[in-house]
Amino acid sequence: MSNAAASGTISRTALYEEVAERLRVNIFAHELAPGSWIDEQTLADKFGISRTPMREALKVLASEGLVILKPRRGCYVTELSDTDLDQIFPVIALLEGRAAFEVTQKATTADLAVLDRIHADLERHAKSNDANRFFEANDAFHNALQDIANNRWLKQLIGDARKVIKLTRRQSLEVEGRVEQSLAEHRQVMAAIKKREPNEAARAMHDHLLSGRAALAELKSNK
Amino acid sequence: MSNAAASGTISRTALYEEVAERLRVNIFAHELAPGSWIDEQTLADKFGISRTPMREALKVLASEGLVILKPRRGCYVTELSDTDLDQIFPVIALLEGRAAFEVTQKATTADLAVLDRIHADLERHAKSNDANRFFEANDAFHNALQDIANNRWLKQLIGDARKVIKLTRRQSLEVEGRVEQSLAEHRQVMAAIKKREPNEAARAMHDHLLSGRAALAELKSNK
DNA sequence: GTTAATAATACTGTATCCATAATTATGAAT
DNA sequence: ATTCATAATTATGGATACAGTATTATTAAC
Repeated sequence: MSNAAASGTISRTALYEEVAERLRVNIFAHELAPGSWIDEQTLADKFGISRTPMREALKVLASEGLVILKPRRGCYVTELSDTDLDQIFPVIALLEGRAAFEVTQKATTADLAVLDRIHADLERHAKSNDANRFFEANDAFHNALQDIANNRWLKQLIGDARKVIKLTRRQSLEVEGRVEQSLAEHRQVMAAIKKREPNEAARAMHDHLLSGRAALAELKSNK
Repeated sequence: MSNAAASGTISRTALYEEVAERLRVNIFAHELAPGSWIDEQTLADKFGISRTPMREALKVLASEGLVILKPRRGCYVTELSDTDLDQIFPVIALLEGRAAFEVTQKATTADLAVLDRIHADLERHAKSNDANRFFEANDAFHNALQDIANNRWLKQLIGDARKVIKLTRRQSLEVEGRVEQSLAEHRQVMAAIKKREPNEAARAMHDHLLSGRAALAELKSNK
């Protein structure tokens, strides 16, 4: 278990944090399917740890909304209903709009260069129709924005909300033409930031996220 | 420890949840002062429990931002800097503004009656200059709004943010004339909701919270 | 054959124990 | 006297053991 020393890097993060991250990955990949029960003991055995850090990790995920803890019943992966999505997207649109607003005010030229580079990735992966990489670059873009906004609490709230919608979000890129539309929206956001128009940037980001919700809804109605 | 059976009410909530709530109360009351170290063992003994549920509770509080867990160093109550306050108030103003927006769209006459009753409490406690009860009624008003908004995720995010500012918030009512000003702002919010003007309600609520931040800033500059 | 009750099994929740890491104090050397 | 090193103490992190409750299966009775 002391592979931290072996790998040369001192384990600064607690085990329960690593476990939480591993669980997040599993959940986002639907290896732990929405609604499914999480067997603490079995999973702990599979991870080669005891139940203690596993349980602590589950507590964290529960307060992030990724799982729900039913007393004496166990832990279940959160299932998002259409209602949930209708509720959470406007909220995250608001928050990320705010982040875009703050970024437009604060961004240095170096910051803009970072955004430009990630945006270039987006353009590239869109052109080669690589939805997975586009998704990753998209994630990177939003993360970069939050770093530049440099608002610890805004970042935390957006992070919590984004974790939740990540439960379903990737699917939206499967909608015909969604990648191109998403890209176009990103262009508008970038343009507004560069023009130093905070309100316009906020509105563009806001609409971008609502557009993502609409794509998801369309996908479901056609399935 | 099986006082659940003794008190007649079956313990539906897990022990760690009760512990978390108790800790929150202690933290908000500054019995656990900002920046202070939380001695797991001593506190667990005082609560009459073992360290396990205490540790799980602390994990929850950490993901709420009320405490920070330094690996191998222990748990410390979060200290909010002025920068933190400057960052978080605009965000919560945004979120609660959104809640007011949704309420204005959704509220039934019964809902309005509930708000009216709580608002009447506010008026009463303001008149009798009872800052503590005013604070409680204020809390009740905001909680009622979130219930009426009936947006699970918005409520959760606002709840997380409010928990954090609760670390300092009560103080703002100590500012000369703040209670009256806060009351006046509440009147505007109520008026906008009753007029069924969502945008106006959102703006009023938004400004109300920023005004609370300003009061807190004034308090600090005069201390 | 179906339903209800009881018993057994299994998982959650809590406590205790052990190991590791960090901090502090003491002692020695410069 | 001050600083550095080493040792000891203490608290955190993790594992294991135990208890209680819920669920399921089996058996018995109607």
